[in-house]
Amino acid sequence: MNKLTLEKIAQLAGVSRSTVSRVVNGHPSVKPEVRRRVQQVIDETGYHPDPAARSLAGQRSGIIGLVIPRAFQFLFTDPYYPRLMQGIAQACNTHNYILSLFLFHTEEEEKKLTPKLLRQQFVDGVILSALPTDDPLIPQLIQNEVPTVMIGRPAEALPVSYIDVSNIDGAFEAVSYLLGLGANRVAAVNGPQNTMVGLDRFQGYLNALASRQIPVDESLMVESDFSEAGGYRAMQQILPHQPNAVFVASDTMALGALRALREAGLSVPDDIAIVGFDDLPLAATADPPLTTVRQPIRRLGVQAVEMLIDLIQNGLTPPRHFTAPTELVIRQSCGAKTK
Amino acid sequence: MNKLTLEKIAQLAGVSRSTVSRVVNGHPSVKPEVRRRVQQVIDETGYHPDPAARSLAGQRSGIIGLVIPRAFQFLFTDPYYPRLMQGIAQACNTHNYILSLFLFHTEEEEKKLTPKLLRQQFVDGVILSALPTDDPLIPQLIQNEVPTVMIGRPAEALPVSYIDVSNIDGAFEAVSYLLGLGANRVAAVNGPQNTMVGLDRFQGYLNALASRQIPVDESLMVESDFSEAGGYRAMQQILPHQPNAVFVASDTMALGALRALREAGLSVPDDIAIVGFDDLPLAATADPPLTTVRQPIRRLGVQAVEMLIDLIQNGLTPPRHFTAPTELVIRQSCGAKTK
DNA sequence: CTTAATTTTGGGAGCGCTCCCAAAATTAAG
DNA sequence: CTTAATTTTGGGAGCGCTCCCAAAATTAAG
Repeated sequence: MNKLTLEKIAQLAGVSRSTVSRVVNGHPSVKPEVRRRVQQVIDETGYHPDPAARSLAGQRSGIIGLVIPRAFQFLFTDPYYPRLMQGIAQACNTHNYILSLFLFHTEEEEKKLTPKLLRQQFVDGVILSALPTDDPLIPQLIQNEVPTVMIGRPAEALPVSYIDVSNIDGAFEAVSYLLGLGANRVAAVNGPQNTMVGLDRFQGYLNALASRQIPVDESLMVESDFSEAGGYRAMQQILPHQPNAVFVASDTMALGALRALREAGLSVPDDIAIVGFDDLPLAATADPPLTTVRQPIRRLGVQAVEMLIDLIQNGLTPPRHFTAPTELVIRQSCGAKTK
Repeated sequence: MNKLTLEKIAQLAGVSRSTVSRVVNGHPSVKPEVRRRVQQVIDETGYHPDPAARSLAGQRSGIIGLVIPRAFQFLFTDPYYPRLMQGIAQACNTHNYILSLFLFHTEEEEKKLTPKLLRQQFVDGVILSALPTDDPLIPQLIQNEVPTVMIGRPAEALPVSYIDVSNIDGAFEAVSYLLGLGANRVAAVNGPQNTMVGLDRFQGYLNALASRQIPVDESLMVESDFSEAGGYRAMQQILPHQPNAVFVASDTMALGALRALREAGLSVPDDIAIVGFDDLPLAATADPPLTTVRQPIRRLGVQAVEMLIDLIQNGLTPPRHFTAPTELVIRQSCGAKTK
């Protein structure tokens, strides 16, 4: 089986290279009858254009890069990421892009691979998963005019596109729910305060307290790192200050918090109510099933890709923004199922 | 900033295109002094060769494809995959390959993307994560002579390279441990029996029973699907038949089994002992901490990549095989910590 | 039927590399 | 110092496409 090229297909169909190219790329100006004939030859031979040649000649690679920063590498095993990737991969498939994964573990790796991202030689666009607010990659991408979509809004008002979820509102709703249930000492296990997700969910917590004129108690707030172990430690730290409810900024941390409570011999929800954030599958199977704030993770992945393609095709300005709503999912970790 | 090319670097360094190419590719026959001069220009300008041009001229893409089959898409959120990907990504980074993810959700997607995998146009090689034993992709890859490494050995003795873990021995050790603890009714929650992992771990279970002349009780064996919900259902199904220990073929399923036991009001390990398989992080934080069979998932990812690169560089024959050992990690789900 | 406008087609140039071979430079041998 | 062997260098050809423009074919207008 010798390699098929445009030229060969052209010969077989009795047309020129250019015409075959037009058919392959769905260019309009081809006589319908010719298009049919060419398409038939393509189907029969199973021809597929060489992506490398395409990239070189067309100055586009057809590849989207998903970047997971070094800082949160340890979180990559959180089920959040696979879910996000499923959405991203699915959208890539339907829009004929290839998904490429950039997982940085060390600073050298980051140094080595960053240039591949910055020159559009390799990827047509980049999706950045939640970064520390001061990550240097963002300004670099902006400066090099690489089409970029951030997952989670940036700290400052940078000219960059992003998708996000309404973290502040979601946290507000969750904490308000706890307060409405009668809890008067609601603790917070927060995400890293150098990320917008962490900051925003904390802000929602504060807003909820403020809206009911409840004074802030510093001893009930602990910054953690979105990991199970982090949630566990944070909960242990809070426990002596006698909370009767706790808002945990991620389901995975909530699992850790539940473990700390179990070890302390406390019963959920009788002794203490708990709300998570994310609604990962593990929330539903936790003991007790976790009341949590749902964010449409997979959907977010799909929309990130679609936004990115929009940027690639129609230019970077103005930056696009999209914020998905969250939804409080009530299970059994706060008491009676009915509100 | 106009684009840098080999030619431009050559001009700046006062040498020819070819010489720069040799320096970039580490080709030996360059005078040391010239090499130094050229390297300096490259460093100063920040030149990086265009990957598309390289692919086209060199007939290699520098991309490794990781394929997750449609059949197990629902398992992709299992922490096993991120861990595996971390290993794969890390090895790709150190060996200067780019990792590309192929996640198929529907049959059409599979149809559409398979050709990209089969012609070496797009990827230099493919890593296949655990497939159903009858997946048609394997023979196709073999026939097209695409460098391929399977994660998990194939069903028949196909001429294909793979890495695996000693599933049979690992399961044997786990079940023997349960038997040694005095359990006389050891149940098995198995993985899908159309996968080698599922079959092998079950085989290890059977071997352990056989080695102690314990009769096989069909009512104590249930085939499941490696999911939490699957483990839960399987455990419920087994419970009426009064097992006093259970070997569960994955940690995630073990979590489901624990949930079923908790709901049934049974205490672990007092009423029933349980062993998992994988040693995911969640095993250590389960309630009670799960005794399980450790497989070095991340390491496996690294080795898959290195094996694949070996195939790419040195040819497909003979197929390479590697089987990593497993290790029983004793925690508290089977009773006293000491064996 | 002729000419102009429009649609469709073909082929040259070029994308930025690698590969290969011949030429030039250098080193070793006599 | 001359010639042969070896190392190093340069440039042509080609990888398989896209892009663009000019030419050919077709259709519309008068």
